[in-house]
Amino acid sequence: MPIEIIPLEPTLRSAIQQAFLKCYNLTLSEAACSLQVTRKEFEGTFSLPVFPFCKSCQAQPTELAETIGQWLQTHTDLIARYHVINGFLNLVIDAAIWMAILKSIADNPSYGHLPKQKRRVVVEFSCPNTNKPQHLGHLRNNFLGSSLAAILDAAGYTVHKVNLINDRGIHICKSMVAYQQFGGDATPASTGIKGDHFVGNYYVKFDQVYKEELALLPEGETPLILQKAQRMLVEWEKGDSVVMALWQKMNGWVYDGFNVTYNQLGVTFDKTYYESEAYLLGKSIVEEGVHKNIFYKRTDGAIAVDLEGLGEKVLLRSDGTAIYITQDLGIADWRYADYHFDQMIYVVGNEQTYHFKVLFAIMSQLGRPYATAMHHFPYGMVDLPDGKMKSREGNVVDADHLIDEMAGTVGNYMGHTHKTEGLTQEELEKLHHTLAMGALKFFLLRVAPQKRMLFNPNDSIDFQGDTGTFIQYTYARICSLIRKAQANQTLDPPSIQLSQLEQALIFQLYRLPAAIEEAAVTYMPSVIANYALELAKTYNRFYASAPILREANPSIRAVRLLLSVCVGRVLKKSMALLTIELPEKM
RNA sequence: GGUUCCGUAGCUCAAUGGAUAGAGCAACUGCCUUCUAAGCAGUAGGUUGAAGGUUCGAGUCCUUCCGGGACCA
Repeated sequence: MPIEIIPLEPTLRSAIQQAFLKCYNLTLSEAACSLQVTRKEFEGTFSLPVFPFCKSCQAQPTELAETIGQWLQTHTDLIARYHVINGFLNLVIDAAIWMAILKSIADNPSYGHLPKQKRRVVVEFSCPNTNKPQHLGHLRNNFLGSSLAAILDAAGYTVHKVNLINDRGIHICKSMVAYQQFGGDATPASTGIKGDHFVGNYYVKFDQVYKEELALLPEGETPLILQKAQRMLVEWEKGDSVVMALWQKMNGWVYDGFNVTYNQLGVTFDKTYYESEAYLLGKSIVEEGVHKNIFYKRTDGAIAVDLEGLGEKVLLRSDGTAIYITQDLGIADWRYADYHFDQMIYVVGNEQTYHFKVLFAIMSQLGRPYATAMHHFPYGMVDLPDGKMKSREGNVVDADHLIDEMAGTVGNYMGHTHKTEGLTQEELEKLHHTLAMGALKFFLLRVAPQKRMLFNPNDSIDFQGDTGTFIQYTYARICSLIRKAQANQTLDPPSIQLSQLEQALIFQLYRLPAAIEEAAVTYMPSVIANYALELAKTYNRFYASAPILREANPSIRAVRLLLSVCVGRVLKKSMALLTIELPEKM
């Protein structure tokens, strides 16, 4: 049974409430005594700004802080000292407490996993189209989704990761038409091109031809190649055998390509849905809406819904074919039947905010009980210096290419060091990949999700400074220490006088559950990224300034080693929440 | 036109309404005979887009405007 970790904030808060009651006869709500982390230029761990209480206590800030500080020091054993500066009461936690916290963290193998809650969450992400390979923007989505799922899991929820493949629709028909027209009998195997790239090339080809034809046509006329695609969509929905065969063949190529990429990314799903399997269900929900008089048929034959404030929204084209939202209606019902979720999170770019408002409004009008459980988690685009990435125009940062390029950069760097001697070629390649993915994932995850990101292909992603590599490096150094430590080195050291830096490190270890909690409620993996970065920075400062294995005093040596072990474990845990692997050597 | 997100150092980003707004990159100085220098220590870099307002206290909340993106028309 692991030792209970002392809950510092709640204990302090109730002590402060008591202090105000005893000293000023003032009853404070728990929320009112909000503790903050002391700025690092002052001594202390937690600070209480006393300004808000001055009026009710009829006291000057300094006098008030002094009184409360005095009371806390004499009536609790958490506080060693206190300082009153500029109306802030800075509380210094007793060093013995830190020692106890370190031991309880070391003793708790599942540290960083919050208590299990009865809450079932479905996270939908990735959701690629089967007409093009994935680019940097898709990577942000994949990583945000995977990371969010890991964070919610650590926060105690039951999490299901699902993918939804956009495998049908007019855009898919476009690459099919282009292949029919220009592909001959070329295949990914015959050309040596990865399947998703192979199909993506025909999507680009379609757009070229479309634009050429459009330029030659009078205003308002539809290019022949687009007419073909539109006809093909109708034939597809009828189940035409030639069209279906082509569709299955081309999608198969794309899935082969996707699997390679997902493997590289380390992205997995509990279930994959296909829009082709849901659009009929979607259409039946449209019928249901018409029956209930929530939807109506327009004069042009399209089915639409009038959503107050959101305008009119078409749900089924006049030719009867399904559109994006038709499928989403079906998928929503299907998924609820599968999981009976308490919360459904759609990880989709912020360009679709309106789409999801519409979807949720419709589900609510249809009286679905889970409508209020659905949430859109919008994130910003990854833009290039000259604007948005557009697959059909070919100006994208291709995911596969970027990963290869980064692994190559790592490989070149490695050529100049000798730290990885003894690794086999296979292990070395795995290490290059781990480092490349670490840098890439961290680069995309450390930024607040709602922010749009700019990526300049000319500036490569860094491996130095505030990067995933920095954290991986810190971890590798800790592993090296542990390898070199004497086998008889105890990990149950006696209590010693801890330095400022050691106390600060323990405090940061102690903050892990709070960071997970915050990341989980705000849906922000960046909270974890920044937490891990700060921890690694503090540790590196400690590592540079204090001898660990070289320390002569065995008690101090043991404490420092234990501290290193704990930092390593917490770094590993935090990075796992970002789906980043840490190598033991680099 | 409407809705919405964003605007912080040259660049990329931090900062639960709290103290002198912090990091990294790039630039410049130091530190490898010692636990991994992908590191550490330091110098320099700011009217937080602008103006009002709320507050003991605003980068953060409210209003208006400016700039950028996205979406709906």
